[in-house]
Amino acid sequence: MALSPARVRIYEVAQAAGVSIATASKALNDTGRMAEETRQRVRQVAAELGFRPNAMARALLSKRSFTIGLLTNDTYGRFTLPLMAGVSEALVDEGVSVFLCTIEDDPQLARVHVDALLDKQVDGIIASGKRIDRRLQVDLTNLSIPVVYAFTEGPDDAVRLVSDDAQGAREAVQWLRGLGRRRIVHVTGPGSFASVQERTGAFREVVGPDGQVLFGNWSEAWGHEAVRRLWQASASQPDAIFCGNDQIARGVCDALRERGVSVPAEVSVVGFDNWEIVAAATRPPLTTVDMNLKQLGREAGRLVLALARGEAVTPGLRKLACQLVVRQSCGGGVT
Amino acid sequence: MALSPARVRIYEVAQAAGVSIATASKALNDTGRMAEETRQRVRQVAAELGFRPNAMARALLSKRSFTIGLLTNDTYGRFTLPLMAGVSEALVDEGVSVFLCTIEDDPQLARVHVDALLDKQVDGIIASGKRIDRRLQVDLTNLSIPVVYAFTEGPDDAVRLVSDDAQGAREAVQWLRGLGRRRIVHVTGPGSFASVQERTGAFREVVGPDGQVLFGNWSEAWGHEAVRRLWQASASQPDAIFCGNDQIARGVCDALRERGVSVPAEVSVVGFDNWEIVAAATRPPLTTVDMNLKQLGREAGRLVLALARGEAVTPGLRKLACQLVVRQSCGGGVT
DNA sequence: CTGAAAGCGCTAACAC
DNA sequence: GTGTTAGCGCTTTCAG
Repeated sequence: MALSPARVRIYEVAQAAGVSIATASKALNDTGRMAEETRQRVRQVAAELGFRPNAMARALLSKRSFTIGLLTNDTYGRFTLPLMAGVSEALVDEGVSVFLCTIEDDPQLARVHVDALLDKQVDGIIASGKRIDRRLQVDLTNLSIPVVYAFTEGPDDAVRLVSDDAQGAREAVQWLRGLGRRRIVHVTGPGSFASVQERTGAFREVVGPDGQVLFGNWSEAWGHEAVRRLWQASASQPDAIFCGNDQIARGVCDALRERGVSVPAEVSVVGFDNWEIVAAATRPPLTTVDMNLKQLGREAGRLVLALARGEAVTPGLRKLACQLVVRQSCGGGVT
Repeated sequence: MALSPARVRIYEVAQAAGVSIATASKALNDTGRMAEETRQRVRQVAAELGFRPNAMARALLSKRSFTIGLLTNDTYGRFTLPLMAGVSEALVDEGVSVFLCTIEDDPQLARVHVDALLDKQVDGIIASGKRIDRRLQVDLTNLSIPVVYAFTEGPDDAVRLVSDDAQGAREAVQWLRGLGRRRIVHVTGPGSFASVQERTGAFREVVGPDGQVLFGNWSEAWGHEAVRRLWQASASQPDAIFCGNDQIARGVCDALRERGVSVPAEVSVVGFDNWEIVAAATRPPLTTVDMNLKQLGREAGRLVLALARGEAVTPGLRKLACQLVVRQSCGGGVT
C-alpha cells in the first residue's frame, strides 16, 4: 500500500490534474470555490497518486499539529491503559495521534517530557494518574495549550474528569441490600485516599452511619487479615463484605474459603476496579464495580479536542458513572 | 516555567544577541564556525529568553520529526507497558517522543493508525505484540521508514527483538536442580505457542528427554487442574513444578496449599513473567523468570533510532536474556 | 568569521 | 473560477 518511492507532493498532484498548486490545495481541503468538476478531478488524481499531505508543513502553517500528549505517573498501566485506549479511540478518526509519556513521579523527567511535547506543538495535553487526589509533578498551568485532567487532581478552574466513586459504591451496596444482605461491612484501603473517603461515605449513606469500615492497605493480604479480625470478633459476623478494590476482595474470598465460609451462599463479596486478571481469577469470580476508564478516556479526548479547536468548555469537575459488573461472588444476577 | 506569551522565535534571539538569524542558528546547533565568544553569547541569550526551536519547522526541513510510533495489539498492556517504558527511556534524552497506537487485531484500525503515523512523518516504527509468533495485522514492509519488531513476529530480514525464552527456562530449571530437586514437572500453556515450545525444549534439555510436560491454557484454573492430575496419579509426585506463566504458578501454589502440600518445603514452584500483581500476591511469593521487557524496549528504541539516523544495523533475530527473580516459592536464595 | 537569500511543503490572501 | 504571491520558523549554501 504505502510505497516508499519519494512521497508525492501537492505539486505533482497539481501537475497531473493540470491545475495550479493553490487550486489543488483548495480542492483537497474543501475550501475556496471552484467548479465541482475540477475539485473531483483533483481529488481523483490525488487518490491515484497516493498523495498524503505533509503534516509538518501543514502544522507549521496552521499551528495545529493534530497530536496530543498523554501524561501519566501510572507506570503500571492499571489505569492508564484503558484510559489511553479511550482517548485514542476518540481521536483516531479525527486524525490526531497520541504521545504517551510516563513521567513516574520525577519532576525532572516530567519537565523533559512536557518540554518535548511543547516543542512538538501538541494541540493539548491530558494529564492522568493513578490517584484522583494527587497532582502530577509538573506545573501545567499557564501553558498556551489546553489541558484536561483525567483521574488526577488539577486546578479548580480546569477541566477535570474522574469516576464517580460514590455512585459506584452506592450501587454496589444497594445491590447487596437488594440481595437481602443486612450485616454489610466495608473493607478498604488507606483512609488518606480521597476515593476511600468517597466510597466510605456512600457506604454509610446506604447502610447507616454506624456501618462498620475497616481501613488497611490495597493488598490481598489485608483482605485475609480483615476476615481474620471479623471472624475472630465475638459480635455477629457479616453476611456481606464490600471491598475497596479487587485485590482486597480476592484476599477476602480466599480467606473465607479457607475458613469454610461459603461465598456467596453465606457471605456476598463485592470488589472495586474490575481488574480482569484479579476479578476473573477469584473463586468465585468477583462481582465488582467498573470505573469505565475507557469511557473516561473517550470523554477526555473529546474535551481536549474541543478545547484545541477553541470551542468553549465549561471548566470544573465532571464525574462519570461507574457500573456494577455482576459475576458470581454475591449470588443474584445471571445464574 | 513555560510561559504562554507567544513563543520566542530564533529571530528575537538573533536580535537580542545582535547577530543575524543564520549565525544564531549555527550557534545554537553547534554547526558552522564562529568566535566561541559569539556562540556562547547567543546561547546565553537564547536560554534567558527561553527559546525553544519549533520542532515543526525543523522537521519540515530535516525530514526528521523526532517522533516514532509504537504499534501494539496488546490491549491489556501486560507486555506493552514495560516495553513502552523502555523505549521511552531510551529516546527522551534524544528528544524523540513516542506515539502509542493500540491496534487490537483489527486490520482496518491498524491501517488508519499507520497512515496517521506516516502522515506525521514518524522517523520509525516499533511493532510489538503479545505473542512472539504472531504478526500484527498490517503490512509494514516497503515503508520508507525503518521498522523494528519487538516481541512480535516479523519478516526474516527485519530487525527483530525477542526475549530468550529458552535461556530463561533453562535458568529456572537449573535453579531447581541446584536446589536438589530431581522430579521436576513442567506445567505450561498451549503447545501451539512458540514460547511454550521454546521453554519446553529447554526444560527437556536440562532434565532429560523424558521430562514430563503438561500442556493446558494460561490460567490459574489450569494450575489447579494440573496439580489435581499430578497428585491423583499413582506415580511418585514431583518435588518441583516449573510453570509456563505466573498465573499457572499461582494456581499451582494455591492447589498445593489446599492439599496440605507445603511450598517450598515439599515442592518448589517457579513461574514465568514476573507479573508483579500475580507473583507478589502468591503465597508464598513466586520465584519467577523476568523477561526484561523494559530492557527489550530500550534496545528497540536504540535500534530504530540508529536506523532512522541511517546507521547500519545487522538485520535478524536478537534474543535478550531473561533473568530469574528469586522470591520464596522455591526455597533457596535470600531467606 | 558572519549575514543575505533560498527554500522545506503547504495554505491563504489577493489578483487576474 | 483559477493562479500568483507571500509567508509559517527554521537551516544551509554561498558570498562578503
